[in-house]
Amino acid sequence: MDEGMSGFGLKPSRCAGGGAKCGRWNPTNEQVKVLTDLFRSGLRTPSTDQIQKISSQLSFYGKIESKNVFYWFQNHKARERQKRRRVYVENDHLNVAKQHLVEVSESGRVIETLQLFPVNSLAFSDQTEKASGDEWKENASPYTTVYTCGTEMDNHYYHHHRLPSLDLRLSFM
Amino acid sequence: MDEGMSGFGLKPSRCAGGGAKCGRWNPTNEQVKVLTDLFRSGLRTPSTDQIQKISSQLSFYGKIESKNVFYWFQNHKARERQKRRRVYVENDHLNVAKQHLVEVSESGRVIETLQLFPVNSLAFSDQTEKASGDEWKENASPYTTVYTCGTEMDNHYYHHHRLPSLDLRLSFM
DNA sequence: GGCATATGAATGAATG
DNA sequence: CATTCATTCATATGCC
Repeated sequence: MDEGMSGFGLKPSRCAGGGAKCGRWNPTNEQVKVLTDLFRSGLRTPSTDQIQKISSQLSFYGKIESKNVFYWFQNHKARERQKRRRVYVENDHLNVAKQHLVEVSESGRVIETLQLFPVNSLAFSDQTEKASGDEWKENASPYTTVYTCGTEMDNHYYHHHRLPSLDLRLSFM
Repeated sequence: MDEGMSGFGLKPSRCAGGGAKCGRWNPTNEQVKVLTDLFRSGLRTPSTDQIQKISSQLSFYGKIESKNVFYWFQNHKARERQKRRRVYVENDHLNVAKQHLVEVSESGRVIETLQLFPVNSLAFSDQTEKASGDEWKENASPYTTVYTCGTEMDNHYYHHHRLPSLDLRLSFM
């Protein structure tokens, strides 16, 4: 779910690979993949230098600018953190449902007197990870990929591009 | 028609109350009611804490996650705004009376009796955004106007960036 | 059974 | 780094 609709290989992408006019960057699957892998490898806040390089590399797969890379990392990091922050409270309904004797009288206007905020600190362990069908947590499936030129691209379309080695890891060291 | 919906009453919601399996959250009527009331009472963008609490409370009525609450407010606000904007554009200045009707909600803000934030909450009152649509953020950003599809406008994001410290030992690898 | 609408979910792009 | 806005994708549901 994280990678868009990974269920099917293609996202609608009105202008990802096709290169139509669009106001905002629409990353290619390959681009997303590389970025994700970089992120998973531990890269969180790339320097300007790194951003440039990554951007250059990714331009092989489609139109991209440095700022896109920049924003991507910003967003990804922020959202991962945000998720983490929200997920762990999820299974806390234990202590909450307890004091919930608020009746729901469906008589129109009603009783919002229900105390929405129980006051107490919701104690929890941040270990609630693999709860029931929860899904707002991504990650998992750690694997390391070494990028080799055009894994699943039709290189001949871009043969004029002469992309250097795609092993980004080496480039950054 | 907005909040009310055409065929209101009870929504079939095959997995809200019934509790079937579904990929995406389907709010219970009670959940929607509470959320809507919160919204109507002026809450537009709840903080993370508030989101968690609301979510916890709402979990009483059925399965729910924090992100659902988060998205709900995001969407609700966005769509309210979108709708209003649409109205404005639709009839430039023809049916002025009509758009006033639509617009009541914000400044009206009915602080009913509902006492939603007893003690725990920290300053939510300023969350209400600006009441009347005064100035729309037309710009306020020097770069935005200069875009011109240039590939080199990346300046704007590293003004707070320190120089690549030459020794960025990335944690990965 | 498609089409329309409503709405949950996601994410790019900013801004503070 | 967090928070927010805008736009879009995806799907549920209702109507014809």
